[in-house]
This record gives sequence, C-alpha cells and structure tokens, in this order.
Amino acid sequence: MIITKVSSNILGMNDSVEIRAPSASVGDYLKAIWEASGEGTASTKDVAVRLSVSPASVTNMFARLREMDLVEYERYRGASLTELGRSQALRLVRRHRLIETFLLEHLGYDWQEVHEEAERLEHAVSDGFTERLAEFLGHPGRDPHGDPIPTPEGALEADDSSPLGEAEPGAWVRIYKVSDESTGTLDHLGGHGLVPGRLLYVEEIRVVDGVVTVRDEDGETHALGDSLSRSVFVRNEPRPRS
Amino acid sequence: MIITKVSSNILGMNDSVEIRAPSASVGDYLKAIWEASGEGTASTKDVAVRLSVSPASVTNMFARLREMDLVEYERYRGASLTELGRSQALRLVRRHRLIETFLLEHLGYDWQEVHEEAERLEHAVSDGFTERLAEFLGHPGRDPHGDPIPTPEGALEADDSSPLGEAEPGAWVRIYKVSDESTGTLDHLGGHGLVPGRLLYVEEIRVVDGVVTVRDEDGETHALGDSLSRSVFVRNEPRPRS
DNA sequence: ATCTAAAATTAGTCGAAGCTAAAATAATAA
DNA sequence: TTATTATTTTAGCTTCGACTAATTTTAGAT
Ligand SMILES: [Mn+2]
Ligand SMILES: [Mn+2]
Ligand SMILES: [Mn+2]
Ligand SMILES: [Mn+2]
Repeated sequence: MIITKVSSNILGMNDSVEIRAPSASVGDYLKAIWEASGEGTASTKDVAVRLSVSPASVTNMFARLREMDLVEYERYRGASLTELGRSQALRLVRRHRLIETFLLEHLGYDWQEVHEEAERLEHAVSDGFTERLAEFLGHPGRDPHGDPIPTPEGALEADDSSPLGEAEPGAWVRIYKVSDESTGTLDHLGGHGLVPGRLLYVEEIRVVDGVVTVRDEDGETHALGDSLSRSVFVRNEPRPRS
Repeated sequence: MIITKVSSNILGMNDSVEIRAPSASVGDYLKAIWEASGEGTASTKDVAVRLSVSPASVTNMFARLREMDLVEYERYRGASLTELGRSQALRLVRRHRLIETFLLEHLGYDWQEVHEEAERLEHAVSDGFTERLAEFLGHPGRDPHGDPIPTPEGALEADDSSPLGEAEPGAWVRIYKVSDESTGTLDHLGGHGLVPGRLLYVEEIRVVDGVVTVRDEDGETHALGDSLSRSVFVRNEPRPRS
C-alpha cells in the first residue's frame, strides 16, 4: 500500500520514490534501533537482544533497511536512523503510547498489560485512526508509564529525568516515568503506588548493594533494589512545604 | 503464539493439537469462505474474487487450510468450513463488527470508512481486548450496518431479512441491514438516511428495470436502482398507525 | 604485538503467501 | 456426443523474515 510519494528533486533529476508503510517487522526494528541508540548508533547485538531474534537476522535486516534509506549502515559499524527512519520510528512510538493510554484509561487494562497489546496494534492502525484516537483522549502529552508522546510531526519533548539510583540522598524527587520493559517490575511498582507524578523523599542510597530507600507522600517507606531503582526515572523537586 | 491446547481424546489416543492464532491471511480466507458459502461450499473463484487474489493462490491456501483442519476440501470440489474453521471465522467477524461499532460511535468515523480499518484491526486485537471493547460498548447486538454480532461462543442470530427488491409493493418494511461491500453504495444510502432501523413504505417495484420506489417516515421518496436495492435488506412490518 | 573472546557477517535453508504460465478437469452448448 | 469455454490445478518462481552453522572481524587482555 503506497502511503505517499516523495519526489526528491535534486539538480533536475526527478526520481519520485514510493514510500510504503513499513511492515510490522521493519517497524519494530526501527523502534529498537531508536530505543537502543538515541541519536547514535545501534549494535547488531543490542537489537537482537531487544527483539529476541538472532544476530544474523539483524545483520540481514540492517542491509535491507539501508536499501530502503531508513538507516545508515556499514558492516561491523552498527546502524543509525536516517531522518526518514527516525520519523517512521516516532510515528510508531506515537501510536504505541496513545494506544496504551486508551487501553488503560478506557478499557480497564492493568498497567502492565497494555504494552503487549499496543506492540501489535501499533502496526495495524492507520494515521487517521491515530489522530482520531488522540482527539478522543484529549491529546495527552504522556503515556501511562510517563513516556512523552511524540507529535504527529515527530517532535519529542526533551527528557531531563535520571534514574532514581543516581539521586542525592536527602533530596525530594518526583517520578517522571517508569520503564515499561518488564511486567514484573511494573507489577511491583504499580502495587506500591510508585507511578509517574508521585513525590518521594530519598532517605538512603546504600553504597554496598545500591538499595534505594524512599518515603512517599503517605509516609510509607519503600526499599528498592537496583533492578527496580534503575526502572524509575525522577526529576528533582523543591522541598514541599507541609 | 499458542492460544490454547485442545486435546482430542478418542479411543485412548491422546494427541493434543496446538491451535495457534490464524495469520491475517488465513483468517481472511476463513471469513471469505464463510461469507461465500454460508453452510455450504465455497468455490475457488468465489474466494479469489472476494480477496482479490489469483485462483492459484486460493487452491494453494485451500490445501493448507485442510492441513490445519479448518476446512474440508477435495480438488475441484470447493471448500467448506469445519467446526473449528467456522468458530475461527466467527471470532473474526465478532471482532470486526465490534470494532466497526467503536469507530463509528466513539471515534467519529463515517459510515463508509469503518470497514477498511476494521479489516486490519480484527487481526491485531486479542480476545481480551475484544471482550473489554464489547463491555465498553455495552454489548451491542448489531454493527452499524445492521449485521448481527456473534457471541464469544460463536452463536449468531438468525437473519430472516430479504432484499428490498423482493418486497411486496404496498408493504411496510423496516431496514434490517445494508451491505457493507461498496463504499459508493454506503455513501449514497447513508446520505439519504436509508440506514438500519428506518421504516419504509414500498410504493412501486418496476418490472422492466427493477427500480424500487419507497417513501420514508418523513414523506421523502427514494428511487433505488437494482444495485442499490440489492444492498438493502428489510423485514416486513405491520402498517404503522399515524 | 599477539592471543583470545566477543561480536558480526556470510552462506545456506525454511515456511508463508503471493504470482504467472501451462495443463487438466468440469460444465455447457451445439 | 463432441466441441468449446470456464474453472481449477500444477509447476515453478519470488519476496519477506526468520533460523543454524561456519567464518571473519574487531576489541580487550596479556
Ligand atoms: Mn510492535
Ligand atoms: Mn509505555
Ligand atoms: Mn481482515
Ligand atoms: Mn459491518
């Protein structure tokens, strides 16, 4: 299905290139490269682990993505998204996060269930669906995990949060987002009310094992091992008066 | 992804068969066979035309569906759904019709846009999604075109409607459903308020060209050529007192 | 500078799902 | 009954996106 035609008109040469909607596989690779690399370059192994496919499959796909002008890639050098690749990736990220929001807020999904369903739906919905859904949801800026939702044009709010484990003991912080990778992690965090927006006081960051102890607004204390604390991203907050 | 395991335990033999979710292609073939055949048998050409694929592709898929115990099929004899095939088809039909309802009632889709989007989404949503959506929608019995929505168990309301062209002149009829095949048809019917639930008086069914003339509740008169009148299904209604 | 281990690539294979062209079968009309 | 046409099947190819096993390259440690 041809989505649009981009005519690249350089020095009189007019070869108009057909841009077709990326397949689910191609889309997931683009997202994985984006997640693994930010602006930089993603290694074969990184992507293989993220997508649970063999490294050989990734090498193969990197070459195909290069053919499609979605990445720059030289053997043994990893892949980085082109402008086109990045915009395709962010289009999927936008869909994913809007869908998660809908599932949680309107269909009664649990916090940890939404990711898997969105991972499939993001490839099936149209741009028209996506924008109508955004309208229906009231154009939210963040998804349930706190991740910012890219605009239709691919702009993404800057993220200046940092892992809870790197906070200063004695600081007040607010949870900005939580990693949506592991359902076990989400399960635990959600069960203890450690969700985006929550205000915390950092009591201790123990050097030996990295366990972080925080107190929440209700006076409840939580001790988080480093696998948990690495999944919670916070921003400093002025000490609340109360 | 394995959805469930069915253990067929006949005469001590216990070979448990894995039933995996049908691919989008397999699912669309099952639906096409169901639509083309009702209870009977679907021909290669029927299905090829419905799905816009070559007859050779259909022959190939018929053989594969037989391997999977989804159809009964003998060469040159056409294919008919097994119990298993029928239940898979109806599961997709349920999803399709619920999704159409959601798109129309909550996302502001037009009557004629919903079909295409639902045709893709039906393969991406889970059973869990489907039932939560049904709950969200208030468990509707019919989709926007008037088609009955199968239950999760695969029960389907009997349809005793008939094409408008076969009605008796002078009869009162109520629109039960409209065919969702052609967007042009839907466009016209919707634009004239000829939607499921609408009460009509049949003024004339002209023998020469099959044009049907009806008057609606607002006293408006509509003349429908046979391609339109074949897309409208009605049931007789007692003459309204007014 | 050399050795070793990790990472990446190549080569070859597979299944799903499509296609075209040619051959076979069934259905219809003369 | 035979000839013609429509339908269906077969054979052979193609693309996508996986895989394993073998090889090559890079990076890290001695
Ligand atoms: Mn995905
Ligand atoms: Mn998320
Ligand atoms: Mn479909
Ligand atoms: Mn419908």
